[in-house]
Amino acid sequence: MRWDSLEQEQCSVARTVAVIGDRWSLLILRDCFLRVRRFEEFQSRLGVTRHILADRLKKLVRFGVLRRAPYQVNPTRHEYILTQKGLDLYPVVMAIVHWGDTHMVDERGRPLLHEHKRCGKMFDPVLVCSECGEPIVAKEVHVHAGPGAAEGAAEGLAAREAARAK
Amino acid sequence: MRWDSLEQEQCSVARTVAVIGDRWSLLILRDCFLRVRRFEEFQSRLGVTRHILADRLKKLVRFGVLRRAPYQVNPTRHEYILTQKGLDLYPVVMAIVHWGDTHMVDERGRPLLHEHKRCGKMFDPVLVCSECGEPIVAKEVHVHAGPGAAEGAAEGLAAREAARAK
DNA sequence: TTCAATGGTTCTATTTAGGAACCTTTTGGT
DNA sequence: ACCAAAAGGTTCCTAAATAGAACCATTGAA
Repeated sequence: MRWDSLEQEQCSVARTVAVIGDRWSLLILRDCFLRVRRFEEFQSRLGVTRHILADRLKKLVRFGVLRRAPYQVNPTRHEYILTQKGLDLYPVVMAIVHWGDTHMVDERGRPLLHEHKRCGKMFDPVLVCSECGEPIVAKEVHVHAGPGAAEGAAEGLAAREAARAK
Repeated sequence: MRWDSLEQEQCSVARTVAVIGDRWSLLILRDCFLRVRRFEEFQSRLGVTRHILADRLKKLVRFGVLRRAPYQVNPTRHEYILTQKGLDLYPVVMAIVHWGDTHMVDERGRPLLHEHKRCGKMFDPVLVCSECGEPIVAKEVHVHAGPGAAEGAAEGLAAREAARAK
């Protein structure tokens, strides 16, 4: 499967993976949320080759996750800044951080702590239901075909649910 | 950077990316949460080559995200089932789905809807603070070095914060 | 005049992925 | 007894992506 066919899939995961589903894009985004903005700083922090960094930054700009803004002229220099679409990836990044903190840390413990300025406390991110506010676990979620579902998708889901139930 | 050096980084994002940071692993996980369990079914749904699928399933088992359980003998056949560590990736997958639903859908709308069995309503996932329960946005979070921080990491953060403030 | 800083691009060698064929075990049909 | 099919891979060869290093352009400072 080509990368460019990924973004044409009907699945929201596949389309998001087309944007952030490679090794470097997610690490670049992590750094963006840590206020990194310039080519050289990404490059030295990440250890990625300049070639690939240039390519990924272009891709993130093309998808509207970052915008390239000049911060000086003579010579013109740009920095890469999160758009609102990019800022909206924060839950994804935080969910990844939290899973890593929970399941992948070594004996020294987590590398970063997060303070919620609003309440002043160190926190963990929790995913809750927009309707009832309770934390969401996989087993309490039921999937339905939506308006953009592919033909046959609903049937496939139903068949698998039935098979599992019997 | 090799994949195997990624999982040795001190950053939780980098370590998580070592597990799920490629095109296929995330799509395999999506299917796991849709109750897909068998090699052939992953293969036909994803369109991934059998070679790569075998490799990714092995990797996910090695990291403890999936376990390989026999479901018949003569001949022995296995299926791949999410462990608790794997189930804990649900917030990551849901955050990705939600971002895709918000920013990457075409005119037909989102492909799947999610019902929270507990409250019976269709919902969106929301990331909230574990301490005060308010939704988390990037600008209201302040980062501190944790016990597992690399030498110099705190200084780097402080320098960037200072540069941004002036 | 030459150097350094920033932000890239270009080159080749390696690694990874894609595509197709093949293998193994066992059941089921003829 | 023989052949095909199903499930779950493995092996092979080719194509694409990545790493690593060198190079280029613009400008200001020494």
